[in-house]
Amino acid sequence: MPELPEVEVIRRGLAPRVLGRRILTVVVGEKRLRQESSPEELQQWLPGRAILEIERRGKYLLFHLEGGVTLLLHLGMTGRLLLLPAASPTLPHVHLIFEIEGGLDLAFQDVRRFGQALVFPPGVEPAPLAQVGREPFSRQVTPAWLAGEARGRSRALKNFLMDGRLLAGIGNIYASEILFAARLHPATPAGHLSLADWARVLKETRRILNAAIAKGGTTVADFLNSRGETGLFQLELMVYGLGGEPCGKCGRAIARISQGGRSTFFCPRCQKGK
DNA sequence: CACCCCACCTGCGTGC
DNA sequence: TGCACGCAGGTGGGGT
Repeated sequence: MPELPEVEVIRRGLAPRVLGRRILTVVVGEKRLRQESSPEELQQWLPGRAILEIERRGKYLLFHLEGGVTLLLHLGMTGRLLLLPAASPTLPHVHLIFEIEGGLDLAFQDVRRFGQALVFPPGVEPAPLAQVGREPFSRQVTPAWLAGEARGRSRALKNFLMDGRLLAGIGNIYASEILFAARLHPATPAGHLSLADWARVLKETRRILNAAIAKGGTTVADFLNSRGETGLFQLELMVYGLGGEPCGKCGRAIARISQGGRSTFFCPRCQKGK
């Protein structure tokens, strides 16, 4: 499900409704997420602490709690964070419920259980963050930095863009969309791009991520925001999921290939390189 | 290192 | 109707 825009939409939806409120209790479900702190750790560190800040790093959400405790959540492919009235009817595939002061339940629902829910005591840096690269909107990210990271790399541009250890938050949908907008073939070796190419990639990355956030994210199957609403950016997709359809710019059939075990969509006429 | 593939899960659509 | 197969917004471990 969620790439950077979807996670940011969730963060923005959640923050005004939970900041300053305490987590009262944690209800732990039967099945565990792929990475989940033990029930004992969750019970030890969360109840009674107010939520001071919700931060996004790449596709991770960090709940900074009173006393320096951090709750890290990752939604994997199908994760949702739904803010519901307390004691709402039980939904399927809800693996964690954080009861929030003021009559709210924050439910972590995740059909495939690829998500993560980890607590970190005061002073302990959340381990997954060590692998998270730079934020696409950071001033640390420039065309020259991208070109430097790509120098000598043979891997396909699309796989390079999706490497969260370099640039954080770009997943399978937005990688295809960004490369269509930048008019670059997804199979181009990353090291072959010019500085001007990287400038275009960066500009389109920021434009598309911002537009997707403004539209409430992309719902192709599962994504819902914290109020249970779908996004709207799927209406603006130019290539993702549109294999065989005519390109919106030139009319040629959009192609679908497999890269790194994931589907890539692109226009064979509009996107050059390779 | 850089790169590739597969595992981790469940559900849904398609084709026989 | 039933079943087998392929595919799905991500990450990370292991192999080459």
